[in-house]
Amino acid sequence: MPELPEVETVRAGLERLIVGRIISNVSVHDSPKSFPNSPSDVEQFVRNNVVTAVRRRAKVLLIELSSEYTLVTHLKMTGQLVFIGTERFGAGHPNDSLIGALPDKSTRVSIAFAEGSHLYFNDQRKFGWMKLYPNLEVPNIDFMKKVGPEPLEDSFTALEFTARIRRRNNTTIKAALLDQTVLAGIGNIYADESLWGAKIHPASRVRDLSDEQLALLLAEIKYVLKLAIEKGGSTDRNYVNAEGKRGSYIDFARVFRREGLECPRCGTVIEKSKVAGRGTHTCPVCQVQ
DNA sequence: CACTTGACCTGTCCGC
DNA sequence: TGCGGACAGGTCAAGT
Repeated sequence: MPELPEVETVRAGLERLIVGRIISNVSVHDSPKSFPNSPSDVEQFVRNNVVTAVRRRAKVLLIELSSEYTLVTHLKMTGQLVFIGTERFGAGHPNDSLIGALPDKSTRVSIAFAEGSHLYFNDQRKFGWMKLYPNLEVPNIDFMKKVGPEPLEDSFTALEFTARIRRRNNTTIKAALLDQTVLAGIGNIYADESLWGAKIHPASRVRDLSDEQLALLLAEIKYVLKLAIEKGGSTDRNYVNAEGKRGSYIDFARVFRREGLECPRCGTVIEKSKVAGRGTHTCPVCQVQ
């Protein structure tokens, strides 16, 4: 569920909330994929270090430390990174928060800061992870080597998009968009939303789409991702930002999770099906295969 | 090699 | 009310 806009929203929040803070302690609870590092590495390269920057690449968050090591985090489906300050009611507003008092039973990693605040990595389904890498090793992580370009970079043009997506000419356009080696950051929500915007059926074969259709699709991808970042991402079930608050893009969604409701463009009832193994939302009139 | 499917997990919802 | 099963969907390994 956290896709590019959600991870970017968390990144921006963490940049504001934790850069400059000193980590005093790290504890890991029932998160087998997190911290395969030796305890002495955590002691030496995390404890008593300052957070120097919070970056994002694709759906991966990079929390950089003064030790020249990075806490690399993937939220996968149900991961959250929530900062709780020292003020008494710092957990979030009751109307827009999904979380209660932290830590709770989904908390996998607790990071304590020197002045008493905390960062909690929560992950109900335990698919996510947080690992420590030397800065120089981060580009060598398998995922980082394979992942495609950032779609919101101005330098990412329709020409490059078309060339990359045609490497998957024999599959469906939805499978191609979800392939992180083609381009970074699209997941199920924004695949459906941008395909609706471009009036392309998700089950269309890439080879059957014209360059013009693909150029329009890239424009819709950029539009949808930017709008979603503005709205603080989509809270479908679990996602919250670094302050424990929901995103509001889902209120602006045109097809995602709107099966049975009317298409905002033509009024036809939106359908739900399965494409590329994922729940897929389409307008049967606007999006002809 | 290109592509698809299943596994990893837990909580929620639906039908009986 | 309880219970089994389907479903949620990011990524990688395994299978076709």
